[in-house]
Amino acid sequence: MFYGTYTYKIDEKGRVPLPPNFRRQTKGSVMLKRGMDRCIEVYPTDVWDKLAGELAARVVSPLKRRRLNRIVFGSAFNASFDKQGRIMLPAGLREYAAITDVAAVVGANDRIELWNEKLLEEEKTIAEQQESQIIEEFGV
Amino acid sequence: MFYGTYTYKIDEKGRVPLPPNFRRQTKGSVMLKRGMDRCIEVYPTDVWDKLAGELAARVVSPLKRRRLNRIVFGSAFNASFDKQGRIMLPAGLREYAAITDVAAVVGANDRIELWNEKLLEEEKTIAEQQESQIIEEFGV
DNA sequence: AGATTTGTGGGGAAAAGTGGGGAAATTTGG
DNA sequence: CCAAATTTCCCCACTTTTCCCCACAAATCT
Repeated sequence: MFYGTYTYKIDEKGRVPLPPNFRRQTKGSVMLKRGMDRCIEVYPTDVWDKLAGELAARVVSPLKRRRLNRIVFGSAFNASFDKQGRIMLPAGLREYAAITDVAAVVGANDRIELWNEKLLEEEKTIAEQQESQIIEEFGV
Repeated sequence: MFYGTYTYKIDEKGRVPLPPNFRRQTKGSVMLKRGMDRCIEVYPTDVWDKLAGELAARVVSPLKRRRLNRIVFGSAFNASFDKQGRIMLPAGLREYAAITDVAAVVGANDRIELWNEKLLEEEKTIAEQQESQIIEEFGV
């Protein structure tokens, strides 16, 4: 389970550390993917494999499956940690998420997300407004 | 069950003791989370695990689930007690709750809350005014 | 009163965050 | 197809933060 929000600098080489907590829950490498919400999604390889399997099983229409496969797998990268616990962010993903010099690393239960700090703030504001009734109801 | 209100200093390293009562009801570590009401919520790990499990089961819409995961898990931290019964408060949570040099520790049934003293006073005033009918209705 | 628990403060070792060098690999251009 | 330029990957080094231990005074309990 991933939780917590951390802020890290990105060096000129495009490297970002992940929190030690998160590293220990992965086995040396992770899968990166363009997120739905202007962020970069990061999965441990085993979670990724499970998602990939479910994807194939869930979508029945061949055309839809081809397209979904293109989007999901076409935007995916494998990234492995260096000795300092950093991964390299592909330029394309970084641009998509508007991550330049600082990245917010968010543990979101089964996945990790990398955000531009400002965009994350906006997203959380919107989410809190829209979901406050769920949160209230849920009691957390 | 947590009850009572205690006031503790926060040292320069950002550490706060929890009352011995409360410590004994946890197993060495707790989960911290940004509360809805400008406070820090503290859960025993078993309570937290139960909440987290229910969360995933309850929300069906993918977007809503992503957002709720961000809010709930993204603001959560694990904190374990040192030999003196203190936990470290992450800077982000401390700022959110406006806790600087003193913290009010409130036992609130199944959870513990950490407050800025003044904010807690205001909250209690408002709560008593607004919720007096609730207290009358449900109160003992 | 004496012993134990509790609140508060710090010191020091270990870990984590940050930055860069240089060899290997890949890409680019002639 | 080869050489130059760029990128990637694997080290190393330094600074800051965190974590774990000890210390001591005040309060509490027996």
